[in-house]
Amino acid sequence: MNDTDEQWQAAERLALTLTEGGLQRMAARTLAVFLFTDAETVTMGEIADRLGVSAGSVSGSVKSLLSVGLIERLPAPGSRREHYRLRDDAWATLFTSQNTVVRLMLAAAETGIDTTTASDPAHRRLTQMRDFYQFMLKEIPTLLQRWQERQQPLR
Amino acid sequence: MNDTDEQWQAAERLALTLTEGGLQRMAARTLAVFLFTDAETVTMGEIADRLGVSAGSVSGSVKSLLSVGLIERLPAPGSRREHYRLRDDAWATLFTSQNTVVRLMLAAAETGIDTTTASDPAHRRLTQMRDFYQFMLKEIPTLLQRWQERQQPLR
DNA sequence: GCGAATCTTCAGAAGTTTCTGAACACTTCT
DNA sequence: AGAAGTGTTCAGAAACTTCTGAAGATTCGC
Repeated sequence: MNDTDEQWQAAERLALTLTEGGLQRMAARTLAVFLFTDAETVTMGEIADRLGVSAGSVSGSVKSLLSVGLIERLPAPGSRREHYRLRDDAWATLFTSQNTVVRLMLAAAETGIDTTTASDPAHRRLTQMRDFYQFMLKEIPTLLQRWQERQQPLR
Repeated sequence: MNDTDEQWQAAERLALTLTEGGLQRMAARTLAVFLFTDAETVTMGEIADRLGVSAGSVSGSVKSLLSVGLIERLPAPGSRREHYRLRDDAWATLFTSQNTVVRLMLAAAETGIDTTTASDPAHRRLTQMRDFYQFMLKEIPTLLQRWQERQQPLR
């Protein structure tokens, strides 16, 4: 990996930002490697070297990135090492994972509404909350669909 | 505050969900009090009683909720205690705070692009990332605006 | 089937975040 | 101006999260 200092810094800074976005620290650094590598695919060993961390850490973060669908394991080309790469729809996937939170918020609001009577001010507040997240839950898939459509012609 | 066990549980569960969404634990529990209280406004003392935590904790979380615009301090009606309440646009505000992360991601991608040449695979990946977040940054305000418009006639 | 390379798991160390409690500061009332 | 009620700050305690390193499991080539 022939990256410059500048590139390494940019990668680490991007990793910090990803952390803000909800990823764990190690998973974020690993994802940054996937983004910045000049190879098409990466192995766990390369990630560990690049970040200077233990194989155990890499194993854990690769597993979590796989489970949320940000990276994919490639059909092994006869090598002993597994090869991985960033998925094309990684960013949409990352964004969509917030959908889960929206869904939970909606459910929480509905539960709350059930515990209150219509005259309780809490009832009004919770209804407002529910309406908002209901709206979002409906709109976010539409938004992502528009993104996909916009991407299609460019491929 | 005459809430039932059921209500208390719903509030605590909602607080946990808010934590998933990025709020700190104590701030999330405090926000849940604002949602579930049967009063129009709340004081710090009431929050501390309700949650069974120290005044110091409440002071900190109220401060942070104020700073992100989820609650507001009311013009004190001659009382010694300050009164606070949930803002009407709290949910839109909470959602918008993710905008900040989007903006940071966009900036990180752009920095990365600057450190790569067009032939580097990293260049392609970073460009894809940039395009996605650029799209989102443009669309989210539109989305929230549509929400506001939908709310208008209902008031 | 054996040995070497790679990957996984997990207990404990290290680091980080969060909460408390006590001291201090401010406000209001008398 | 003093007293009582509130709010703020901060050092340290407690709780939680994350990383490592070593042992075990798996896979591949011979």
